[in-house]
Amino acid sequence: MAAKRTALIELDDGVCCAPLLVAPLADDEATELALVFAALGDPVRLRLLSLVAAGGEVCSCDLEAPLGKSQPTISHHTKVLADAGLLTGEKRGRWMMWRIVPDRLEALRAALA
Amino acid sequence: MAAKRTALIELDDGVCCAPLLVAPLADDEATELALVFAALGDPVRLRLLSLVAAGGEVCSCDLEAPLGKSQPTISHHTKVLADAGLLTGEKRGRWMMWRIVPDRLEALRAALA
DNA sequence: CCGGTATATTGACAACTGTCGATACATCGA
DNA sequence: TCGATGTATCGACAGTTGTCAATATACCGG
Repeated sequence: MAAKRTALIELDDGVCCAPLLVAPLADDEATELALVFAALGDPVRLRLLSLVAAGGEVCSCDLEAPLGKSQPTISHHTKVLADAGLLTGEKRGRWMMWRIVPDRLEALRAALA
Repeated sequence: MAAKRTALIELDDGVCCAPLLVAPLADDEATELALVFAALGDPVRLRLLSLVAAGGEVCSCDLEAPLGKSQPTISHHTKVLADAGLLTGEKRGRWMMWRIVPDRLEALRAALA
């Protein structure tokens, strides 16, 4: 039998969903998606994300000054974004290097279609 | 002189921003964008949005049952979504009819590019 | 004008969140 | 090994948020 016609958006834990405007979301789909949008629902995290995007690869210590937040706060926000799958981090020596996850953003764009 | 090359995303209050990944966001841009994403950062609101999208035009009273929430709660969520510009409401007699604002969703998609 | 109905607002409360200081952990250079 | 540095975690606290019962407001039919 043929696969579903509408492209499904891949979320964490193997949960998928059709684009927002195509079919009503199920409970777990909505919960999963909301987690990602909630991660974007904070000005500091949005600016953090755009800083990492602009730099390509940015270490945590280089985010404190431009964002004007303490080190624990930066660490908190990077964790939230990483948990949402929007950021990926690699520890290099003492430094934690962060990069954008383009596929994740693209999945979000698809979910808004 | 030529206009800016990158398309700007239109937000409330005449605030605009370049796509997230193109240039670091300014403070007010981030605050404005975060408000919209925060509106999407709740499972009930995401399901509400998808219900309205599926129905084309849906009245508040038809949302209580499928969402399993009280009438004041539905009213609260529609207000949050409307404030974020994602939903537009028109009072018809006793009923409040809600519709999606496609341009707003498209602007969000553009901001994620 | 009155009773019924759809919606908005208010007040209250528990749960969550953003923030920072203090502290612990990890890694490097000397 | 030791001190310095970058990061994560913990504890605390103020502010925000999702929820509902109660109430107020708006609108319709008779």
